[in-house]
Amino acid sequence: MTSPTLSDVARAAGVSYATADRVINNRGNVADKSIAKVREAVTSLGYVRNVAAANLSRGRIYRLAFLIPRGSNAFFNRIRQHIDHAAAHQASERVTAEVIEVAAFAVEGLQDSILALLERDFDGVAIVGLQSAALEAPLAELRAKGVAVVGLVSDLPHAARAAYIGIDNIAAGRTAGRMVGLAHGGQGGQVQTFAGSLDARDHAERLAGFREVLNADFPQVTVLDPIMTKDDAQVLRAQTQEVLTQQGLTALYNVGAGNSGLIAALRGGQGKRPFCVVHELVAHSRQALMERQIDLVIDQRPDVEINRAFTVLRALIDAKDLPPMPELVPTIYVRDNLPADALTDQMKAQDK
Amino acid sequence: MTSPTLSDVARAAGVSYATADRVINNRGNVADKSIAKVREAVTSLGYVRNVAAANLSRGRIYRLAFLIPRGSNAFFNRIRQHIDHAAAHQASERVTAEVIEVAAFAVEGLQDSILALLERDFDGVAIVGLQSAALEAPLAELRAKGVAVVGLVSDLPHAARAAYIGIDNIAAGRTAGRMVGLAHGGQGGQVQTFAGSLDARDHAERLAGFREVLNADFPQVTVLDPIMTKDDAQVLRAQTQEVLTQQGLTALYNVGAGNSGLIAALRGGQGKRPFCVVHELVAHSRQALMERQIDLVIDQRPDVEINRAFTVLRALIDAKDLPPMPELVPTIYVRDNLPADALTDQMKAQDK
DNA sequence: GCAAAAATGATATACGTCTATCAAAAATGA
DNA sequence: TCATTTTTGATAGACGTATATCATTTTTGC
Repeated sequence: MTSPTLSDVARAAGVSYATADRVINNRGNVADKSIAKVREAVTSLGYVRNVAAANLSRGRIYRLAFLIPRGSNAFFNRIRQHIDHAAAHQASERVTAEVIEVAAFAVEGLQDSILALLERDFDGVAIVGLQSAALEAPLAELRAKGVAVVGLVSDLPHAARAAYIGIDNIAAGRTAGRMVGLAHGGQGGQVQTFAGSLDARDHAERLAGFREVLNADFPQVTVLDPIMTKDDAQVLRAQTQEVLTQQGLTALYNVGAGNSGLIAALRGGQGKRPFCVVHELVAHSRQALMERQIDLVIDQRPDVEINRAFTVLRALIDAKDLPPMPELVPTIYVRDNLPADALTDQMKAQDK
Repeated sequence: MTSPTLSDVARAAGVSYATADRVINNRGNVADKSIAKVREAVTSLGYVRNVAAANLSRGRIYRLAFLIPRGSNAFFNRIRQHIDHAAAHQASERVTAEVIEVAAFAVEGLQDSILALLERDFDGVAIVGLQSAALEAPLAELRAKGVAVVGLVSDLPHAARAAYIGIDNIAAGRTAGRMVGLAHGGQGGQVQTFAGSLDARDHAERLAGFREVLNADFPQVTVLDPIMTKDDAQVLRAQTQEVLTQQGLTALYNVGAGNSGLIAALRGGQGKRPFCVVHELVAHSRQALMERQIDLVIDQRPDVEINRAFTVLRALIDAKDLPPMPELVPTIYVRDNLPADALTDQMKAQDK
C-alpha cells in the first residue's frame, strides 16, 4: 500500500542504496549494467521520488522576484495583489516572492532594475518586459548566474527569457474584432478605436488583430484610425465625449488602459450608445459591465497568469517538466459570466 | 536567511519544543500564557510550518477517487485524460487518483458505486453527481468515515458534499443568451433551442438562463421551445436538417451534447446559416469553430475543474484553507481565442 | 500545606532523500 | 600478475516535523 522508497528500489535491483542513488541522481561512475538494473526496478516498482523528502533534505528554497511597473494602474494593482496572495499560500513550501517596482515602460529603468537583481540572491525572476535589445546583456548575466527568467504580461527579447507568460495580443485583438463584427448582425457600421501608444507592442498587436478580423470577415464595418490616449483617463473621457456626437458610430474599442474615462463619458451620454469593448476586468470595468455602460471586457486573467508564473519558475528552478496548468487565453466577459472573486477582491481592497 | 523552525519558535517563546508543538498542533493541556507566548513568537519570527517536513513525518498520502459516467462521450473522455495527467504529475507528492466509471445518469448505479467506495480506503472523492435524495445516506456514511466529498461538473445534494466544483449553469445559459442577443444587432429573429432532457438539471438551468436574458434584454428575439434530443447525435442531425428549412430562423442553441450531429447537418447546409452556439470545446466543436460551421462555444474548462478538484480535495483532507485558484466561469470561445492545448490533446489522442 | 491535577521539559524515533566518506571489490591495462 | 582505475557497498548525519514517553515542575482545590 505504501509507496516504494529508494531503498526498496536498491533491494529489488540487487544493488546498494548508494548505487541506486548514483543512478537516480546521475552522479556518474556507475556501470551500465547497474544503471539498467536500477532503471528496471524503478519502473517495475513504480518508484517516484518523494519530493517532500527531497526538498527537505536539500533545504531547497525558492526566492522569486517580480518586476512590475510602478504606479496606481488598476491592472497592475491587481497583479500585485495576486502575487502577494499566491506567495502567502506558498510560504509553507519555502517560496518567497518579492515585488520590485520599476519605472513604467522605460527601458533604462528596467535595465537598472535587472542589474540590481544581480546583487541579490534570487532563484527566479518574472519581468513585465519590453522588447528592447538593451535588456539582452543584463538578462544574459542574470541567467549566467543560474537565475530562471520569464517574461510576464509583456514579453522580453526571446533569447533572453526561458518562457513568456501572457496572452497572445493578436489573438486578443482578433477576439475583440470578432465580437464587434458579430454585434453588427450583418449590418454596416463604424468602429472608433483607441490606443495608448502604438509604440507599445501589445497595443499595436491588438489593433492589428482587430483590423484583421473585421476587414476579412466583416467588410461592411469600417475601422477608424485609433485615437491616441497615452492611457490617460482624462484624454479618453474628452475624446469619447467628442466621438459620441458623430453620426453613424456603431462601436468603440479601446485596446489600452484609462477605461474609467471612457466609462465616465458613456455614463453621461444619452440615447442609444455604440457597442463597447475594452480590456482588463477591474473594479470600474466590472461595474460598467453590470450597469450596461459597456458590453464586453476582454481579460487576460492575471490571477491565472500569476499562478502560472509561480509554477513555471519553480519548474525551471527544479529543472523538471511542467505540471498541468490552464492555458492562457483572452477571456471574454459579459455581464452574465463574471467571476465572483473580483467583487470580493474589491471589497477586500476597500477594507484596507 | 533560512526560515525559522519550530525549535526557533520554542526558544524565542522561552518554552520547550514539546510545548511549542502542543500549541501548534493544538493538542491541549497547555496554559493560556504559554499559548500566547508561542503565538507571539510565531508571528514575530514569521514561522510557517514546513509542509514538506510535516507530510514526510506524517507519511501522508492522498488516495483520491473520481466517479465519472461511463461511455465514450467526448467531454468525459477529456475529463478522464485530465485526471490521469494531473495524477501523474502529483505522484511525487504521494497523490493517487483512481477513475471509477459509473453507469451514466442512473441514480441506482451511482448509489451502488458510492457504497462500494466504503470498502476502499479513499481519503477524498470527487463525484459527477445527481440531485437525488437517494444519494444522501450513502454519502453521509462516506463522510462519517472521514472521506472528503466534492461534487464535480454536476452537483450532489448540498448537505452531502463539502464543495461543488463546476460552473453555474444558469450563468452559462445567460452567457449564451447574451451572445445570441448581441449577434442579432438590434434586429428581430427566432432561436431554435435543443436539449438532451429537461430532467437533467444542467440542461434545464442553461435553458432558463438563456430565456431570461433574451426575454429581458432582447425581446425582439423569439426563443422557440427546445427540441429534445437525448443528447443523441443522430437525432440532432435529423432535427437540425429539418429546422434549417424553416423561414426566419436566425440562431441555434444546443444546451446539451450530441453536437457532432448538429455540425454534420450544418456542414451539409447551403446559403447563410443561422448563428450557432453550443457547449463544450472538444475535437469536433473546435473544428467546426475553425471551419465556421458554428460561431461560439461555451466551455466549462474541464482542465481547470480537474485541477481545482485535486486542490480542493487536498485542502479538505489537510483541513487547511484553499490556495489561490482561478475562478470557474463559463468561457466563451470563438475561432480567434482557442487555446493551443486542445489541438495537442487531440493529436496525442490520435497517436494512441 | 497537601494531595491531585495540570502543565512543562527533555528526549528519542521515524519519515525518505541528499550528500559525503571510506573501505572493499571488481574490472582494466600492460 | 600487479598496479591502477573504476565501480560498489556500508554507513552516518542532516533536513524539520510528528508523535510518544516519562520525569519533573507548577498550579489548583480544599
